[in-house]
Amino acid sequence: MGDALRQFKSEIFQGLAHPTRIAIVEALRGGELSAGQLIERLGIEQANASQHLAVLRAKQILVNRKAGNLVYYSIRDKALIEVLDILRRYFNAQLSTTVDMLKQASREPRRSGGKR
Amino acid sequence: MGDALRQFKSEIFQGLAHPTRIAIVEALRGGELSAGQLIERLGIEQANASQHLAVLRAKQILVNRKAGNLVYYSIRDKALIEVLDILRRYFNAQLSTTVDMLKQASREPRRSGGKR
DNA sequence: TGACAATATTCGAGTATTCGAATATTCTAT
DNA sequence: ATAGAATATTCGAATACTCGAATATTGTCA
Repeated sequence: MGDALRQFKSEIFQGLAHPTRIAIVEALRGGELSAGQLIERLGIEQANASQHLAVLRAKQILVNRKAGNLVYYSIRDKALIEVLDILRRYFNAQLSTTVDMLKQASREPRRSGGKR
Repeated sequence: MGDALRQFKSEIFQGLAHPTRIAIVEALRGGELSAGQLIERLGIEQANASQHLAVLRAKQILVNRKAGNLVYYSIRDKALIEVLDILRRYFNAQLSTTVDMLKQASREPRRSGGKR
C-alpha cells in the first residue's frame, strides 16, 4: 500500500482521536446538526467546538452546508457509521475484560505485578 | 454514552493515528509476526518499532506472545480487521475525490505550527 | 447602513508525541 | 558465568495538539 494512502488513513484516525470529536461524530449519527446545536448538546466552548469541527472537516470526516446564518454539519460517508457500529461491539467486548481486570485489581493489594 | 467509554474509544483511534502503526497492524493481518520480522518488513529503526509496538500494546490493539528470545505480536480482536476492511472501501471511495489533495499535500512541506 | 447573532480563526501557554541514540533487559547457548 | 542476539526503555530535542480568550468573518434584519 502506498505511503500517501497510509498517511491519509492515519489522518482519518487522528481525526477521531479525541473524545470531543468522537462525541461530535456520534451526535451526527442521526443526521445533520448545526454548529450551535452541537455546542448545546455537547456542552462545550464555542471556539473549541469550531476548532474540532475544523479538524473533522480537514480530515474529510464531515461536510458542511451553509443555510443563512447557520452551518449544518453531517458525516460525509456512511461507511464511517458502519465503522462506529463495529467499534461499539469491539468496545463492549473489550470493556467486559477490562472491567474484570479492574475488579481484580481493586480486590488485590497493590503489589509489583507478579504472577501467581 | 459514558465519558470513560468515549475516552477509551479515542485512545484506540489514537493508537492507529500514525502511519507506522497502521503499517504494523496491516502487516499482522495475515497472522502473528515477531518484532524482528516486522522491523525487517517495514524497514524501520528497532527502537522506533519497539516504541510503536508499546503504544499498540498499551491501547490493547495488539497482544504479544514470548517464544524464547522472540516476541510475537498479533491483533487482539478480529473486529479491528473488519474495521480495516471497511476503511479500505472507504478510502478507495474517497480517493477519487481526494487524489488531487494528496498530490498537493505530498508535494508541499508540512507547516502547521511553524515558527512565529 | 448599523447592530446583532452564528461561526471561524488567531494567539500563546501548557501538554503530549515522535524520533534516534544510548542503554537496559531477557533469553539462549556454550 | 559470559557472550551475544532480540527486544524494551530512557533521554532530550523537535514537532504537534489542545484549550480559552480575544478577535475576525459572515449573514440577517430593521
